[in-house]
Amino acid sequence: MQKIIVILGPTASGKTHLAINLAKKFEGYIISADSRQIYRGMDIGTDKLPEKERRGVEHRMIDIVDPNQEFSLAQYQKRVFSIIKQSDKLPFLVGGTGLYIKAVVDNLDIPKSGPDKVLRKKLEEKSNEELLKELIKLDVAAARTIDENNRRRLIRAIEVCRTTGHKFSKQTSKQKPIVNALQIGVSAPREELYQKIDRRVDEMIKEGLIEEAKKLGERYGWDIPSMSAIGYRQLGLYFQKRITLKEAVELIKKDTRNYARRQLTWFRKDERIHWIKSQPEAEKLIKNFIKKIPRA
RNA sequence: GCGGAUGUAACUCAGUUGGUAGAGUGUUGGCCUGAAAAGCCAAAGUCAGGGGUUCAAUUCCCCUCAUCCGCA
Repeated sequence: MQKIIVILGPTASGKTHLAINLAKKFEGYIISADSRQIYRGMDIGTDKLPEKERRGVEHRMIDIVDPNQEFSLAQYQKRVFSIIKQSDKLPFLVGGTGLYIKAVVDNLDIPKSGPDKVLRKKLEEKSNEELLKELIKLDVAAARTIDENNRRRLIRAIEVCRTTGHKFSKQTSKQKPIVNALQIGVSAPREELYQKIDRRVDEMIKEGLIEEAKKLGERYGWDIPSMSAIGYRQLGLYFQKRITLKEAVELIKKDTRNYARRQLTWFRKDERIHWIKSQPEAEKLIKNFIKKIPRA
């Protein structure tokens, strides 16, 4: 089974920097596990590491689609597995999108049902109550676990039931893993993390995030999924004259902090993650991990 | 010093004709399987402090304190 190293953690925790050092040291390459860095042109706001700072380390799953192209969890999973199979080098899966990481590490069995735009649009017109009622008819177990107000998930569950003919709740299992992952977590005390986030947002503004967002917004519009990314969405509100620039910047900070909190919640429950405080600690873990010969 | 106003969640403020309280924002905890930087759920207050009236006070009365505004 292919061994992979996962470097995860909340935004602004310093994963990228650590990952570069480690990938360099162990002669590996990096696969991004970041749902927004896949978009071309979204550079400053997603804190993409510029080419010249990658120190020759190969990066995958960055800049793979244009912002107006659709992308999804299932596609991410497929692509990553195929990348891993192609190379003998040690992959470093680096990012903060917990679900994407999980899809790879646990080989999630994602329902084989792509988005059905027509159906979604029709369901979008229904009230929460109507959606819930419909889901109860199709899949009681799923209806019980999804909150009535969470339209996004209600609609998705109905979509899966209708297009596959099988219950959504029966199609969300893990499969036999196909990678052997060492998960390393990077974080910082909450207060420190929040300060870093605020500072980084100011930095992004200085580096030209406003211009970058404006260009993308003018070209693709503000309502597509990719533009819901933190930074772009809030500046979109500014360019549409809904809020002031100052409010937009504050909102970016706030939303980033909230995002970091959600990331921590997600990662916290996975007990396989080794939370480290320093690079040598990570190196030691990796050395032991690659030395170990898995039982056949 | 005198007169007036205000004091309710971390912040800004509602509210209870007396039956121990809400909203928005923030904070914290949680959920998550083809939109995930998305979407969603939940929690926390001795109603400034003390006394009085009352079966019952955050609400009425008195005192104290704090803040603000006038007049000196």
